[in-house]
Amino acid sequence: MRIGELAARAGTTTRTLRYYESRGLLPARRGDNGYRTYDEEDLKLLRQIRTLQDFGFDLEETRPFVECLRAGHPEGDSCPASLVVYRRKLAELDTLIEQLTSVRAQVAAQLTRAEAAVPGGPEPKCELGGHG
Amino acid sequence: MRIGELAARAGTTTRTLRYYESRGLLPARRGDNGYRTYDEEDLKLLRQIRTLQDFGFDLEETRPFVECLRAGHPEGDSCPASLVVYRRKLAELDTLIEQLTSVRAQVAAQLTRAEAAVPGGPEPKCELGGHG
DNA sequence: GTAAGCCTTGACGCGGACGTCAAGGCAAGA
DNA sequence: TCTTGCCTTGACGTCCGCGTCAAGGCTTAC
Repeated sequence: MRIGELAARAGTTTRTLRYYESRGLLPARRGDNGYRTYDEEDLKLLRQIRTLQDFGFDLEETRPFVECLRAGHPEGDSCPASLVVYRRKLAELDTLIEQLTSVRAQVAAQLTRAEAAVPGGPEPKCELGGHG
Repeated sequence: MRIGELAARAGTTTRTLRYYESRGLLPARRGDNGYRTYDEEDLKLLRQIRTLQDFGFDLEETRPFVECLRAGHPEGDSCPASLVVYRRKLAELDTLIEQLTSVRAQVAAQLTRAEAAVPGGPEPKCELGGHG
């Protein structure tokens, strides 16, 4: 399998694959013509990376998962190092969600306060017969 | 008041103030020597910007608030345009918090699943006598 | 042979809010 | 006068995950 096919099968681009290779995350063998060559195993690694990226993991944070798979384990998170990343990410998410929730509350309070003072601002939101 | 003093009083840097000016957000008068000159009103504008920035507002999103103050209103959110930004930001925050919460749940599920399979992974979290 | 469609490397662009020099002007105290 | 410390503009660097050319080589079909 060449780079274009792998990219298509993983729903990404060739540019992305070359970038991963430049980071040492997904190295490729080369054919006689210099073309990159991949196999089904690489597709599995790539899908692991993409899944974590979609979760908002930094590229570096996916490395333990990739190495875990490459070491022969059935899943990318079958290794302690991957679990460490999971736990750290959970903590980060908790902190972030907490902060955002706090900000949301403050902004909501400001909006409520300001709406009461601006003419035409407070859009009438009836408590009766509403759909929200 | 010159740029250094204003920056210090607002807890920011001169670089930041020059950046705001380059964006047309906080223009400055100039003295005979070419130095930027600010007054108490500018400090108020700057504090409004900083507060919103701390909330995660983009710089452009602070513009209506600044213009509102500059128009003579008592608060930056005393104008309809500011309220529009508030509401949009609230919607963004809700979406973001929702997404992050979803991701958090998925990561937590993965962690739980993986911990059950990795030797040394599942740190014993007793249900009895805990403090969590 | 030639056009199309893959592939290669190299390198600059992007977005956002600044940080960090660099080279020089101005002001005030000793 | 000299030093110190403020100020000026200009311009490149940072972070991250790529996007987007550019210039050229390989392969395949016709």
